[in-house]
Amino acid sequence: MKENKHTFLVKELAIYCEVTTDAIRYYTRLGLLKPVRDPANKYNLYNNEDVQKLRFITRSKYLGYRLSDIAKIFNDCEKGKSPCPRVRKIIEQRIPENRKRLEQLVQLQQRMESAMLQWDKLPDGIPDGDTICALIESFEDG
Amino acid sequence: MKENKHTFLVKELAIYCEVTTDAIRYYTRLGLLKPVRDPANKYNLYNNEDVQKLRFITRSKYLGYRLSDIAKIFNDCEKGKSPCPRVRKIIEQRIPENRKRLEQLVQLQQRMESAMLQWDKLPDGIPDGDTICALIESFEDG
DNA sequence: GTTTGACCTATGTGTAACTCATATGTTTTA
DNA sequence: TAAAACATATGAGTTACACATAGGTCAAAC
Repeated sequence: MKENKHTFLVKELAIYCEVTTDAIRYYTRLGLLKPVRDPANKYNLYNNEDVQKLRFITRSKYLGYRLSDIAKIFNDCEKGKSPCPRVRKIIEQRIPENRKRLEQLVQLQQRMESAMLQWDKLPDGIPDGDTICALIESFEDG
Repeated sequence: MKENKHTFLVKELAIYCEVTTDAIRYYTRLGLLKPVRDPANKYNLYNNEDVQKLRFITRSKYLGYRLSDIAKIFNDCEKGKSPCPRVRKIIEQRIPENRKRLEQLVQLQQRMESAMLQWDKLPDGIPDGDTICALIESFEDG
């Protein structure tokens, strides 16, 4: 239980947490961070709780969670509910999704590299009525 | 030089080229396909040239080209200029980009799998003032 | 005291490639 | 002739910001 009541302006928070001010403003727009408004000048004042949340956001993104996931996690907490079951469920479905995406990218990479090799021996073509790009249209994989 | 003047309605073209009608309409909006309008009913009439272009789009995307790249390629052709130098240049820069993205995803995958393993032994936490999600906040990689 | 510069605000646009929904018009078929 | 299946244009939703705009605020230098 820290009783530290330090407040931060956007840029201070940005520097402190190594996040851009744009990102912080975006999270604030989404309702992930809830700064208090200084009545005098309408500036957003972030506190230690926001620091904790912002760090949480950074860590979560590092583990593949989306901002919409994080919103739900924060929501659970506000209701005093454990977010952990949700957190487990999301990662369990994100892992195979990511694996699939990964495999697609690996194959794309292979196709691109294979194309580059094939095209090294080919001259540039001039467009006629039948061909748009001789390189792309000649590509064969397998 | 094919003198085939067959025309297709959107859905016919979609079935013929195995692309969704939505995608065809999207490409048409972008100006990649240029159907003729039937003056009677304002329907779009696609011809063999559109079939060729649509197939070209599909092949190009398969090789990692973006629609904006393809637009430029078509533009080259309309000016009678060879798109090949551009095509080579794009793939040369796309390959390292993709490799980088790939490496990031591999690392994300490792983090996610490592987290899953660590979390298997941990119980769910109830949110207190200090912790948002015990799982995410306990994660350590390395 | 004011001007300058650095800060703050809200809001809108652009990114990629569609998918989906809406509202509406057309053609075919039962 | 009315329904089904087709067509159209257009706008929103997806992701996570970066960037630009227009304008208000504040500290310090002049």
